[in-house]
Amino acid sequence: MSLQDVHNMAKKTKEELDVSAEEKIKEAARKVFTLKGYAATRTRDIAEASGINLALLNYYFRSKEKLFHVIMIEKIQKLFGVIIPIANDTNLALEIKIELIVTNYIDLLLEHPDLPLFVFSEVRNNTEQFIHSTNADNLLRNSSLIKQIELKKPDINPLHFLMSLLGMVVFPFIGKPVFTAAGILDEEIFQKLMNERKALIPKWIKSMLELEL
Amino acid sequence: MSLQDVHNMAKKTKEELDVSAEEKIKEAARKVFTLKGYAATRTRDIAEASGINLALLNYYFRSKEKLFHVIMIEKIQKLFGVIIPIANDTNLALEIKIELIVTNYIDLLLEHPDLPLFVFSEVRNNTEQFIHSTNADNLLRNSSLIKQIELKKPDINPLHFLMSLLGMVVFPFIGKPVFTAAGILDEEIFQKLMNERKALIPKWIKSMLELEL
DNA sequence: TATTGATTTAAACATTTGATTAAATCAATA
DNA sequence: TATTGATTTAATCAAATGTTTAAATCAATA
Repeated sequence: MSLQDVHNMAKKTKEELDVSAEEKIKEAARKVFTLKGYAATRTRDIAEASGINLALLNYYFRSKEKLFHVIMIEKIQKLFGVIIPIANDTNLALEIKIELIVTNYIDLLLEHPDLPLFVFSEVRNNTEQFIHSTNADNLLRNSSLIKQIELKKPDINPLHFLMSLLGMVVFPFIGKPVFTAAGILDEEIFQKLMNERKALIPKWIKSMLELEL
Repeated sequence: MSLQDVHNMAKKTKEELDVSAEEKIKEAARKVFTLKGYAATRTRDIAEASGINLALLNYYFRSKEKLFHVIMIEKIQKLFGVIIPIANDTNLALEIKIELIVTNYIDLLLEHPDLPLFVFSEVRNNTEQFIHSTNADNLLRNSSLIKQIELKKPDINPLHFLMSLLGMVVFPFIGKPVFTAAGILDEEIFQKLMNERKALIPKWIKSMLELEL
């Protein structure tokens, strides 16, 4: 039985109506970790941002690393959660899947613009720790989506299309800080572009799948 | 006159044949910063990796932050240096430019696979510091490349095509650690795919530019 | 050889930071 | 009201880390 369980058992007190202390800490941790990355985040930052003191943070989560791990797993699942259920749905036509994935992904990322850059760079810095924590391996490799693409274009590795789709959807969010800093983009244009891309990318991907090379 | 200048003036001694101490430090800094990011890098790591002692590192570069800044400017210029000269060449046809950018970029990134993730995430963590240090603003916005795209497809914002091209080229390198950790990719497949993409992406982009929506 | 500047060695400094502790306080409840 | 568990307060610890210092050593040169 974990410390959290102990607390949850007794959590019938004042904060049952509003958010529990544990959740306040997690919410602050999501914010600060995502903003600054693991190494640059101080537990004191999180405590301050959550409005809860440092002692309790360590009491609930034992260590900065354990708290980070909890948040990371959430974030990884959020990042893959959009694509996997759709990719594995055997009742949807390829064209519909592409549209769904693109639209849902862009909507998710418009709400959480720094999700991809956070996950990609933190996983890179600690690869071993998160191996297979995505559950994306077989769920993607043997997905119905991959099979549908293979059927349509047997001569090209289907990963090409997956990477292109994800690249066109996700890359703008990753490059945004740089492009913004470089003066190429501003927030207003960015929003407009990403909404346009919900319609453009599926058309582009479909045409790539039709293309005879 | 900076400290570096003082040293360079007197640098007619033993290390004129092999690499100077300053360069050894920078080389180690490139490696360690790129691998672990700014916050997770300790100056002691860099000193150790360079085979040169900590005191001299601070003597040459004054501080971790100043050393980092030197490296970052290099990296940013490397990342944009491939695309800007080609984009601004007024003697090249659009089709040729697309092929050149894709091929050169993939070759660069095969040599420096973690360049994009490093630059994007560090710029994000310290946006203010690197604003306009790319010199990419007008060089990209008013580039001949952008004008050529506008001419070909006046109804769509040319940034769409730039983002798609960069996304298809760069994203695989950013996602690689995650896909590898998830078991979707391995190094061998990755290399093969990226070499195939040198031919595929230009064809795809051209077909996107032809497409009537 | 004597000098000069580059580099090393070893130590120390101040600060930051993750983590812990013990006592006090607060809120709910039996 | 007395009890119980959640939370705060305030202080402290130990380790890590950026930076500095002074003296010693080394390599080239005049």
